[in-house]
Formats: sequence, C-alpha cells, structure tokens
Amino acid sequence: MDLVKREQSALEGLEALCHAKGLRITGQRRVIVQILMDADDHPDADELHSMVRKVDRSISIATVYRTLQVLEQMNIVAKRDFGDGRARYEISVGQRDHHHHMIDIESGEVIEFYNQELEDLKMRIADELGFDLVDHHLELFGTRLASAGD
Amino acid sequence: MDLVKREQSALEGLEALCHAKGLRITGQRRVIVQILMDADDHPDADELHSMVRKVDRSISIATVYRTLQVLEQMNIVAKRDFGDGRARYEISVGQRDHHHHMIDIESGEVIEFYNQELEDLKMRIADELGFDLVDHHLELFGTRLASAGD
DNA sequence: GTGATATTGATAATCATTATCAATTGATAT
DNA sequence: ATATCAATTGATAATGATTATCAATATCAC
Ligand SMILES: [Mn+2]
Ligand SMILES: [Mn+2]
Ligand SMILES: [Zn+2]
Ligand SMILES: [Zn+2]
Repeated sequence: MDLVKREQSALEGLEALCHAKGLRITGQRRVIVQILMDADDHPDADELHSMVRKVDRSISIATVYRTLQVLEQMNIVAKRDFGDGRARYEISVGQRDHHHHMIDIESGEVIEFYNQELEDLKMRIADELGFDLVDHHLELFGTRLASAGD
Repeated sequence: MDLVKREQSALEGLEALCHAKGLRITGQRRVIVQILMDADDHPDADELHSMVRKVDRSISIATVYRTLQVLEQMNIVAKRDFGDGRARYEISVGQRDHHHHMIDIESGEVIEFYNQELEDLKMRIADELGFDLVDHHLELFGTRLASAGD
C-alpha cells in the first residue's frame, strides 16, 4: 500500500534523523508528526495544537512550535506563508513532495501543483544570476475563472 | 532625464490617485514617498522611519505604517517578504517595474530580476488550474557560485 | 475664512512566535 | 534494573512587528 509505505518511511526517517542528530524520540514528537501526516491541509501551529491535544491533553503549544522547528530543519516539515499573519505547516517527505500553491483569494482554498518546467526555469535563472539555488518560495494568488464548468 | 520623469510620474500618480480616492495630500505622505523613491534598496518600516525623521523629526512610526498601507493599496508601493520577520517596501510605479528577488542567504544581498518566460509560465499554470491570476510571490534563495569570476 | 472630516502622534493593545527555567524524561552505560 | 546526565517539556514571561484607539490637528472644498 502506497500510503502505508509513505507513513512508514516518514516515521523511520524521523527516528533515523533524530538519532543522527542526537535528538530524542519523545511521545510528543511522535504524536505531532503523526497528526501532521494524517492532515491533508496546511494547519497553523494553533490548529495543530488543538488536534494534538485530542490525543494528549498535556502537550503544550510551546512544544508544538519547538517540534515544528526541529522537523523543519530536518526537512520533514515545510513551513509555508500564505499571506495571513501565521505560518502554516505540512509534511514534506524527501524531495518527491516538492510543490507549490495556488490560493483562491476569495475562498481561501489552496490548490497544490507541481510544474517541472517551472522548476527548470527557476534553476536556470538562479544559475544565470551566478547563484546556487538553495530554496525558493512561489505562491500564486487568484480567483476562479467563471468558465464553462461553472 | 529618465530619473526625473519617473519621479515626476510617481508624484503625479500619487496626487491623482489620492484625489480620486478622497485621500488628502499631507506633508508626511510627501516625505515618505520621496524617501522611498530615492531609496534603491528594500527598507523595512523602521529603517524608513529613521530616514524620514531626518527630513521631519515629528513624523511617527504609526504614520509610516499607515502611509505604506495606503500606498500599497494604490499599487504605488510593493510590500515584500524576504523571510526575516518584517515586511520590506519599495516603490513600484505602474506595471513596468514588476520584478522578483534572488536573496543571497549568506550575505543578505538582494538581486532583482525579471524574466518574461517565467511570467508567461506562471500565467499559463494559473489558467490551467482554472484561475484568473491576481498576484504572485516568487523569491529565490541561494549562495554565490564559486566560479571563474571569483 | 469656515467647517466637515481625513490624518496625525502618542501610546496601548494584539498576536504570533521565542526565550526562560525548574521539573521531567529518554538514552546510554553500568 | 539503576544511575547518570543531557535533551526535552510545560508553564509562563518576553519579544517584536504591526494595528487600534483617540484626542488634537491639518487639509481642502466651499
Ligand atoms: Mn501543500
Ligand atoms: Mn525590488
Ligand atoms: Zn518549486
Ligand atoms: Zn512575476
């Protein structure tokens, strides 16, 4: 099963990377990663905290923030900025899952997309500017087309 | 002179748009726009406030924030996010000046660029997703290549 | 000039995120 | 299993950028 494989590798990745960096696997971290893996949207720290507390009431918001920070440095979690004031998070296992977001400015809906041409182009641009590309942010904002499908 | 023409059109644009929206032209707004037009970088509100106070000591930080907000809504100013915690601002007269930024994560240096291919592609992507593109954010982060020119 | 109202400066409030710190826990060696 | 010790946690204070409040002031159409 594809889903199971992905979840396993995420948890394995977590434990392996934790050991490699001298970090400890705690119950709190396990819960937070699990909740985030089960989420199919982009929760902020508070939303995540609420979900996490349904599993373990005692986990604090500080631990949620700290864990997200750790997971981000491990490239297990991606931190996103959709323009409202808070950061949003999602699982980002390996390089496979790289994608960007189209945000409907009327409904707030978020559509994910990946475009290889775009990835190539942005790499080429960086190269022409004399840079080694380390990271990039791209978000599109728009409104739904009132087309035939409407 | 090209520079003079741009400055004139920016100030004219300011006054015209202010009148159109029932906004008043104040000394504070004039100073803030002027300082921002003379800047060739991306100051944050505090940096801008410091520069503004050299012309008029009495202008408050609140007015700087408020003015930037007004100017942004008029599309005279673009608000940027380079990943440090504060917003940065720059003059953005008309559509002509649309551009993006390559940020050197080691030095903090910011290089501006424009790429038509990229603009076309991002428009095409939005269209394929069924969206009318209203805005987009794109920033590249990287390190200088250790190439021949070094 | 006068008057309605937009704007301002000073300052308090907000709100997301970080820092602090004593208490607890996980990993490792014995 | 127990001891050890650094990593982690929860509670809470602090931070820092931005926004809201409000009485005083300035702008502009008349
Ligand atoms: Mn996503
Ligand atoms: Mn710029
Ligand atoms: Zn990408
Ligand atoms: Zn663009």
